[in-house]
Amino acid sequence: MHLLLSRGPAGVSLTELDDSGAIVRGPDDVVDLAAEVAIRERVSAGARWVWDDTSRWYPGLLRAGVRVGRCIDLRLCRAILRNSSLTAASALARCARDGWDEPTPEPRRGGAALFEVDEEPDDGAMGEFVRQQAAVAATADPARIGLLLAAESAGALIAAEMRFAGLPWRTDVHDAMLSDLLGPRPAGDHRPVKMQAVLEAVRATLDMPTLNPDSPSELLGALGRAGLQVQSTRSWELQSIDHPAIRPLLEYKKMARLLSANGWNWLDTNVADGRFRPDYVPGGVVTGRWASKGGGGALQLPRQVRGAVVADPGWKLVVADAAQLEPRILAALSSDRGMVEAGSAGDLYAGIVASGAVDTRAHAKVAMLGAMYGATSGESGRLLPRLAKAYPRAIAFVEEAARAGERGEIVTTRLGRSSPRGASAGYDETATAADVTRARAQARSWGRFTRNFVVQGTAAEWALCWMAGLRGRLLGLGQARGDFTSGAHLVFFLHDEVVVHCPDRLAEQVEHEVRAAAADAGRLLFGALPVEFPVTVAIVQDYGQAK
DNA sequence: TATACATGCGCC
DNA sequence: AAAGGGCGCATGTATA
Repeated sequence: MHLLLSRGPAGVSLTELDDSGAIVRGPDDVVDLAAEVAIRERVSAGARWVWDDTSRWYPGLLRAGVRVGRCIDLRLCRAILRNSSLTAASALARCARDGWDEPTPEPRRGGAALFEVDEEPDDGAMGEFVRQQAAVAATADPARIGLLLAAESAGALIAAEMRFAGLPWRTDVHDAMLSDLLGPRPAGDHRPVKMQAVLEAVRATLDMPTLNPDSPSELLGALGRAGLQVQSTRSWELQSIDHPAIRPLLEYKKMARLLSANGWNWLDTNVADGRFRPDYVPGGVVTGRWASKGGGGALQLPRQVRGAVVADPGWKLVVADAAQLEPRILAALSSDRGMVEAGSAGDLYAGIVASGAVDTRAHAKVAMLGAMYGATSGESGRLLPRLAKAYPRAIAFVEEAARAGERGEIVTTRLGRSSPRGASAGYDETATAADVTRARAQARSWGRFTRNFVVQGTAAEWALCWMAGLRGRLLGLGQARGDFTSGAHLVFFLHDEVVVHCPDRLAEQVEHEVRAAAADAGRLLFGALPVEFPVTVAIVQDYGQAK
């Protein structure tokens, strides 16, 4: 059953549809949205809400204490169906771009709006839902892209719920870490004392009392005058230099990064009431990964500050990481039995070493990363032929994805998300040698993108299925729906890692559900193929204790 | 003064 | 050791 919510000039209306998409009832005006949704969630078990944009409907429902089980996010689904090779012949994919192709409008600030953004684009949610259902139904295997649409939509629910619940954050712990490393919080925009001391050491060593190390060009000049031949001021390049200024300089850079990215200003801006509430953007990356905006860089949370993520008293954090997700995804995508086998004992990289393909775990790792990213030189590039010999199907799979990109073709993930079409840099008989070189370099660059797209994108699909399944399992652990204060719930997501906040007594159960959901996700994507997705789980008091 | 771009670095 | 995929943000610098 589908329950379609629509917002028009006259207010909110609800239409009930059966599984074929036929209207069973409505549209009916909705007076009290939260109450209506809450009732339907109780009465119509398993119903799927259909709405234009989860980020516009769901936060309000959550604030009213209402959670929903399942939904279809028409805007996110449009983006997938518009581009997918599986639906390329559909009316939806061929229609002119319209409001459904636009990103979520920025929320209106207070006062009169210049234009109305609360209404749905164009011909309404019903029209779009029908178009989407037709596009899915016309594919050879509707369940495949159907799963992707469901998972993407579940992700939107989860993103809203994680923002609502928030990641538990101890401001006092964070402040103590900063004070310890940098010195106490200074007044105004002065540098903290420990940081200032390190800076003075740099200045003294270089004999430049007014050096501003935050200016790359100034720093580059200063290092040059000190006789240091460097192309840039990047830390990794400086590391290899033997000079008394380097150690304090690297130390300063580390401190400056912490201060500017996750210092007191970050705390003031992003943590309130003991919670960090990131602004996730499901589907925000072309590959299907999530992005984040504002909200303090949720997907770049440095390990350095994770100790400030502390479970509430009587609660635990269950931190779960899908081990070597992308290589395992590649093994499954390519049905490379050898690579699947290498991962079956636990550590995929150790398995590769055991097969004799390479001699150390570090080599296995760098070679695999190179294969998935398209490395051509360096250690990674040198090891690639050995990997190709041991795992021909896996390597052929990414090579073919790369060649397709170089030819200007699109590639598609396991469930049906397709890459954008690259800008083809063609050349004709008037092209100079430099033009040809440039065009080929651009083609190879796009090939590296499509090579990685199939792996990263399918890994993102696996992660969505994992998280969606876990969410359902956590909802079944017995807490009252809509209550984030008594039951296990997701609080953080980072591509292949999730954090669940739960009462002490539920932690072991949560660990079990996390692993079970991972196994489910593997079966959903790859069916009977015996590929395993082991999960590393840590039950901890603070996030810093994990890994 | 506002905006756009480059650099550097954090995450996967 | 620093090549190869995807991001976001703070800061400095250049340009309008």
